[in-house]
Amino acid sequence: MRYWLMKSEPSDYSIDDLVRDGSVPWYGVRNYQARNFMRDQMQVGDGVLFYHSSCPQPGIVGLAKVGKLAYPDATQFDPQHKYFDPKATPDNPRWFNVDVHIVQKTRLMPLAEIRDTPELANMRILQRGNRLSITPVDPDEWNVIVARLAGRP
DNA sequence: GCCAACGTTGGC
DNA sequence: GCCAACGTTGGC
Repeated sequence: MRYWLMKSEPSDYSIDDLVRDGSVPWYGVRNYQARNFMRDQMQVGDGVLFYHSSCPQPGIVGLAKVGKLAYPDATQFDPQHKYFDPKATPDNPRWFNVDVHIVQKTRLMPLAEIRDTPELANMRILQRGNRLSITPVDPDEWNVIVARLAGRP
């Protein structure tokens, strides 16, 4: 059982979209490190912090979980799609995604609050130049965040 | 819109 | 394999 933080721009896909859909294929990841986390390490049931990025109020906005092991990202094969990859074939797919299932929408935990919480000082999300859209989260960090989101500061 | 940081590409 | 150029990310 592992824990992850997954970023999404709310203008593309928000926590409210996930509440509406219940589950979503996490397609469109085109970074090898992030792909490898999904393909090689994610297990069904892993905990996910849903994070809004590139928006007026960046931060954690919900809890989710991995609902399905990684499988080939369908958008890489679709020439009409913005995530089309001409070098990928169904026999030799390059990009993979898991399915993400909603657990619950939470209050916003802003980036500033994460930064101001000493136990969270080592999170990847706070490090300079961090651009990875999927990062591992330590169990201790997960517990601190879940406790704060549950109103137990 | 700015800009720092980082990943990818492609010529050599 | 090197590395400059370019594109993208993402907070501010």
